[in-house]
Amino acid sequence: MDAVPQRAGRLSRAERERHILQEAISFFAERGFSGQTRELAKRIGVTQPLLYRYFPTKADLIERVYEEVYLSRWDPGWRDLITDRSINLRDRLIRFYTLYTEAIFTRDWMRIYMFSGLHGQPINERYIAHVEEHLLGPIVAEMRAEKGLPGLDALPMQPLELEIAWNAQSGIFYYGIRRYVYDIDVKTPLSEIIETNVEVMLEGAGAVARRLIDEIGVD
Amino acid sequence: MDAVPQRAGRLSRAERERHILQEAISFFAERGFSGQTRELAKRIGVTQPLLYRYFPTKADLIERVYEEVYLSRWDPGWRDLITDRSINLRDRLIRFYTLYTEAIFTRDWMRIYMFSGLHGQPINERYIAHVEEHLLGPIVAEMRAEKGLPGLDALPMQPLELEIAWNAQSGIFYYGIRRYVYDIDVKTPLSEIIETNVEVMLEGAGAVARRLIDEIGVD
DNA sequence: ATGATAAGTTATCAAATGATAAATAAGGAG
DNA sequence: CTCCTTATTTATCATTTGATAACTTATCAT
Repeated sequence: MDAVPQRAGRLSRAERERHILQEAISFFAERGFSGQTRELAKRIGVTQPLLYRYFPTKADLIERVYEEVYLSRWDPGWRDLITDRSINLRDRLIRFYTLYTEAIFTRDWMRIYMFSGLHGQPINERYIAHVEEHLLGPIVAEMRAEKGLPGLDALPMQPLELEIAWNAQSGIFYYGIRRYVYDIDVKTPLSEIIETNVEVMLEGAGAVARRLIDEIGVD
Repeated sequence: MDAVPQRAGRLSRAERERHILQEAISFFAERGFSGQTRELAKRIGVTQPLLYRYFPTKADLIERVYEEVYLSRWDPGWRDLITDRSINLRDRLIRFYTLYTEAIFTRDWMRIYMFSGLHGQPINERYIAHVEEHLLGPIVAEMRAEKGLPGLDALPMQPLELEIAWNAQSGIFYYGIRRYVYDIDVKTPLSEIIETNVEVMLEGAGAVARRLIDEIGVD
């Protein structure tokens, strides 16, 4: 009647490593990084010391979890999409945010992001800097181009411009937190949130454009 | 030369309890709830077993931290302000969010909120329900009144209406996360964020009003 | 088959950690 | 000053937990 302790099937080194990493992501996403290696091992269906045959320390495993979550889901194509002027800006941004949220709006990703942020992990800061550089920067540049304003090389990004981009990013992101981290039954579909935020951003861009033209003069 | 172990001054029971609780809030806000009692005690300048003379278990201490953070900072006056029709709605909402953020935009509050949310603490869910009931609900009711629509008792709150209120709440809240949890040097002052979000909310209210009138007919 | 290679397990350690009991000492009442 | 109360400390326990070493077993090449 008792559960007979099963021996884990034998996998190749690469397969087992991938398996452990995959489970570790959802495990730490759930329990936080203070989750215990024994519980993780049990969940994988493997003994706890086996983890140490693949990752020297728990900290190393966590490091790999970060890499997997942050790096492997980043698509360099996002930037190309943002700057693709054959599509009008509104549609471009909506498409971008649709793809972006498809990549990061999972319980695992969102929770790991929050945990790592709270723990002051440098990787989190780096991620935010990356977002500013490769996503928000280009978005600001495109909003400038839309209004016939000088490029970022000619006139550095103004705080308010970045803020407008951050505002849309935030609106969309917090929707993800409510839905995927807090499990709130949000009624509005994501598409509507994205559309609203993009539209507000573009309106904001208009206001900023007027202000910039007043301040610096553009012909 | 070595640091001589100091004996903690002797305080009254009430004073010491308050002191411990206060330090526990900022300690757990920083380290998360897996922070260790020994480190907390050291920070307070007291021995670790003393904590157990005031709080039976670590879990009890954490429970008290929640209460202190969530309950003691809630001001019932917020609701009165929201429903005070002697002030126009825009100003009322701006004033409310100014007061609200003055209460919760601290590193301690924001981080405890995030940690407790990630740990699936029921108190977090209760807090969100409380916000919906006592803040967002009234806000929706006021937006209705503004447009001459029936009250919430006559026509139940529509998902989209709640969503519009949530959207402003989110925009403001995520600003707090960036600033107080992630320590990002956000350039825009809070007042501007509040104004923007309130204005977008009121615009959204207009759109919802038109839709409601079409659907149900109001005279 | 057989032996080598490597995946996986069992047994165990040492430090960390929540919690308890007994001892100490500070302050106040008489 | 003395005694009593109680805030605080010292010493210690039992688990938990990350990590290691030695042992076992599955797979594959010859």
